[in-house]
Amino acid sequence: MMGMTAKPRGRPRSFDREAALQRATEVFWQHGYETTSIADLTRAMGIGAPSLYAAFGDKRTLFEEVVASYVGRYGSFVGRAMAEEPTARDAIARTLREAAAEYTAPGRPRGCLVISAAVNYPESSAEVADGLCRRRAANLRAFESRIRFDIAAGLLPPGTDAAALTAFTGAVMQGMSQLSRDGASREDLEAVAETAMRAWPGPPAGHSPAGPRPGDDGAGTAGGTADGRAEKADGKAEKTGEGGGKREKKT
Amino acid sequence: MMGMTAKPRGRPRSFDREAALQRATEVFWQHGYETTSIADLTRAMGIGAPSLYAAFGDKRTLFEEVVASYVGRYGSFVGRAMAEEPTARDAIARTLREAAAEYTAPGRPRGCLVISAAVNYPESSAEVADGLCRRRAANLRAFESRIRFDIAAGLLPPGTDAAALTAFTGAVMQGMSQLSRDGASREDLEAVAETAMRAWPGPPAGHSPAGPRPGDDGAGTAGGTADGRAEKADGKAEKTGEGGGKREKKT
DNA sequence: TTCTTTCCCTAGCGGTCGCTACAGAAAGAC
DNA sequence: GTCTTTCTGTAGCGACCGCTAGGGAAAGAA
Repeated sequence: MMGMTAKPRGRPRSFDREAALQRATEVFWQHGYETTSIADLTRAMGIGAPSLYAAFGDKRTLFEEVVASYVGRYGSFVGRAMAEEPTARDAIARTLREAAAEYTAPGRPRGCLVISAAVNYPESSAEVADGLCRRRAANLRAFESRIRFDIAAGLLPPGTDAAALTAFTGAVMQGMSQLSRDGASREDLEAVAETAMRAWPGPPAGHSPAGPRPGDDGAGTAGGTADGRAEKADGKAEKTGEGGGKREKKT
Repeated sequence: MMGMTAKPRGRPRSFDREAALQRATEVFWQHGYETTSIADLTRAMGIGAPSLYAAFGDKRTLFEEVVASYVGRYGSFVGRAMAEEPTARDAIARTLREAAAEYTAPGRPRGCLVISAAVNYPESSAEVADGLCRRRAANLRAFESRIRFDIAAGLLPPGTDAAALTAFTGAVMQGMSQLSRDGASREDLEAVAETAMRAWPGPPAGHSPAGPRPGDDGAGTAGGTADGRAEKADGKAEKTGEGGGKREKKT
């Protein structure tokens, strides 16, 4: 990769492209793709519309860059849990536990952008919604292959229904994202995660605790972070005025 | 005023108001509130915009009537399960099992309108989203009071965390709705429901199976001897072989 | 300086949004 | 028939949508 940044010739950009992308991420995260207007974006990013189009292309291209940035910055915890934990059970337990914190982190919109940014959309935005749907499906595939690996390795009972466990995990994660948007607290979501793990099958009788770990079979990488950026946004995203939308919990 | 419909004076309406409301329900169900336009509605309802405004008021009023109609028509299974099942566990197991069928019923939009119709919205539609959020919260409150009743009645262990079980149930239901929108089949969702019930606590040791039921003041609903206990969620649900209506699953 | 390149801002394009004024059409009441 | 009432279709309101032309401003290169 010889992509050294050549010295720009003309007038340099007068705003921080990365910061503007971060602001755009928050707006899309909060309101979704279709229900965010260019005016909303330019207001949040502090730039004019022509600057936005020159720097990021059209609305859809900007959204795709936002999603890629989001996945690397806020979604990497899933891939890390999958890579670092010794068993599928440990990996998913940690994923759910950390999701409880991520989905309710103060100073950011609630929930998961990949889950919630295109639930409602007109026909004209079907392709955008489809892209997010594929990312969710890739996550589920990563879960499932991890579970199947543990079944084959004897870490889970042979009769374990990998597809059912995968769908269940996906439902719990998406449900946690939605609950957080409705105002559920971090403790609420941690209770959901803990309760969900009670549905997990125990290890088969007479298992040997040390087993091989699933490495890289080229299958879908969890969390979409193919590049494996280890940066994690821990809870202090510098106070962007509002943060999440609803924060009071409906009684 | 004994509710006799007074004979209308002028020119009668030339379309079926109930059928038009049903069409509007499907459009809002599919695309959500903000991302459905008046033109989408008039096209689906087969009427002109002035007829729509004369019969239903503005867009928001129409949506509220749509939600009320939807809840009565498609959301009643939750209340029925809560009222007819002898225990909270049975009620929620049945709710989840029936949700698997409702959320994937052929010929209708997937998932639940109350859950998904206002996930994405601009500030201007915050009140509409808030209304749906309150309905979801009311559902959770009904779940929780039902669970607390069973704890008090000795049908659940005294240490049962009612709030955790409620949040977990809500997360699973919302997650099932989302998964169905992503193309999950009825069987997928039934597996989710069955797996979720494995997280449910068993009855306390040495319980007495006969107990009063909540919301059952004198009006004995059918056959309520508390014989059905813990095996509701174990048996495979009946495979109603609905053949068609296949929706392609994103891969 | 002068030229070239690139950025930023003003203004506005065509299109769609939710919504409605207006006039004709269709019914009951007389 | 004529009058009154109400519905229906056309046509269009002001506002906003995503997006962009065009001119001046600000940088490096000559």
